[in-house]
Amino acid sequence: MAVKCEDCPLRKQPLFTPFKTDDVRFMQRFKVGEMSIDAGTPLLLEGNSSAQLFTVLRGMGLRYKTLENGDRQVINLVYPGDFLGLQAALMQEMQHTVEATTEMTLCVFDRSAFYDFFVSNPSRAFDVTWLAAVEEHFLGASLATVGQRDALSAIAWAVVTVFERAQMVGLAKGMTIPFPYRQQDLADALGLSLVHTNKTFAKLRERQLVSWHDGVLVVNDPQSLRDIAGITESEIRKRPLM
Amino acid sequence: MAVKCEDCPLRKQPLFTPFKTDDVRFMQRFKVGEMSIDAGTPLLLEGNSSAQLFTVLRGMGLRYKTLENGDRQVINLVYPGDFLGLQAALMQEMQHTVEATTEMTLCVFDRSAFYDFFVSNPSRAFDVTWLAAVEEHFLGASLATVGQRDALSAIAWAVVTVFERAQMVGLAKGMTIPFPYRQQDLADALGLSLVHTNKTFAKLRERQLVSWHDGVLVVNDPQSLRDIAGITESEIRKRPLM
DNA sequence: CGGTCGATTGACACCTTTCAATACGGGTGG
DNA sequence: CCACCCGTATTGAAAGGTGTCAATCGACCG
Repeated sequence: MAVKCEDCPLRKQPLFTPFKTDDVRFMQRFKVGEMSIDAGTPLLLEGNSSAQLFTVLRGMGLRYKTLENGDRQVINLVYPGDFLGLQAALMQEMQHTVEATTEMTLCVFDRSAFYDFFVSNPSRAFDVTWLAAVEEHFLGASLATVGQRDALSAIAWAVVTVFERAQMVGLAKGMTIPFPYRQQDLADALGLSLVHTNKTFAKLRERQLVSWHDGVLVVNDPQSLRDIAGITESEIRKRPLM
Repeated sequence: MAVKCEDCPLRKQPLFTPFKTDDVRFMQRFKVGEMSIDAGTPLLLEGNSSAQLFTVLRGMGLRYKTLENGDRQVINLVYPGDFLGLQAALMQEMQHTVEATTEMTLCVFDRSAFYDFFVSNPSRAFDVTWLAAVEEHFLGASLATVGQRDALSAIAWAVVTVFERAQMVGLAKGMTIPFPYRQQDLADALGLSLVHTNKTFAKLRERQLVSWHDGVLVVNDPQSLRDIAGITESEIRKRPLM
């Protein structure tokens, strides 16, 4: 049975800006269904268009681009509350692939209603733009990491950022968060080789700052990690939930 | 004397999606003035908010973030037609600095009218979102370059992309485009050191693929550069003009 | 003419990649 | 039940791309 927007467990998470009662009803009308996909399944394919828009209700995933030579750049990690398919709705096609890393449940919205959206609810239209701006901000931060930080501080940055993000959507239990990715995924996100990612992460582990086993990440010393990364303020920005 | 939107020279450039007559009038009403700034001047400052939004009418610039340790990541280059200040209008403050590299002329819009914008003109609101999505796409492409390409193909990618972008806004004269940046700017955009950028660019020059002197870039062999960069399709996307 | 800024080069250190091999757990077929 | 295979994590060693340090050069400027 599909979750009603009214009962959406995400709305109360601190990452998201408050919902107006009207907006809840509006989104409920816009929501055409719910969908589950298995771990490892692609949801949106680079170069394809999509008839739907999605909001992640449960589960985690990856966005990535594939280069001509086969190299892969992970654009970012996909968490509950993320709104997927906006690019395909605006430009003709997706510029990257979105793939489920764990089993995933998604709210489905009809793309053909997307423009009406702007006409009938300016407030929500504004929120969509806000979302795009938040995404842009985060990509800028990632670019700065990949471009300027060395491997140790890049990994420290990633750990801290992922941890804060998970906290904001209620996935953290104390200092522990789910992190169902492979080291190769982290390497491809930071522009590092798998081997070097492994060895560099091991340094942080040896210093007792963080550990990572069986899809679970434990952050023992966030402040030291921030120091290593040279982080002054959080990259996480509040955002609307669609 | 300020340029009337009706007479805007940018509108006819191939980069931009067609304007509806109504939109021209609407933007004219929204435009509160014009502004010129000198080369080397910051326009929007990281961490600050802004009471205005701008569209670049003439001139070129840079967006960049500064890290705690002083390193600088150039987010992208600013060309005529770019819409600036959206982040500050949506989130509380700018996440990066925008600086004029050449003398620059800007159309000025009042930020306080920005929300009304969404209420009174859904079509233009949609366009703002489109713009944000285009920006996001480009940042993803940049991230892939910085993360996955080696120095030679990264620089080749930058040259080709910059060249195509300049062509699309009518700045190219044959194979020549204005490129008023320093090698340090290019280095900071690609996450490379100045010295290595210089030596690597020299390789492309020795192969007669490109030259760059006195703020002018000459692209002799775009196809070879694309091959080196491993570019399959252009990163440039048509976009609305604000 | 001294001073500054950007481009260019050479030498060298070192961070990161690549190549290879081992280890470990889960799944599968005999 | 066990041998075998596969994906992932881990390590060691060597090669190589990139960064850092330093010095030179040319153009511009007060």
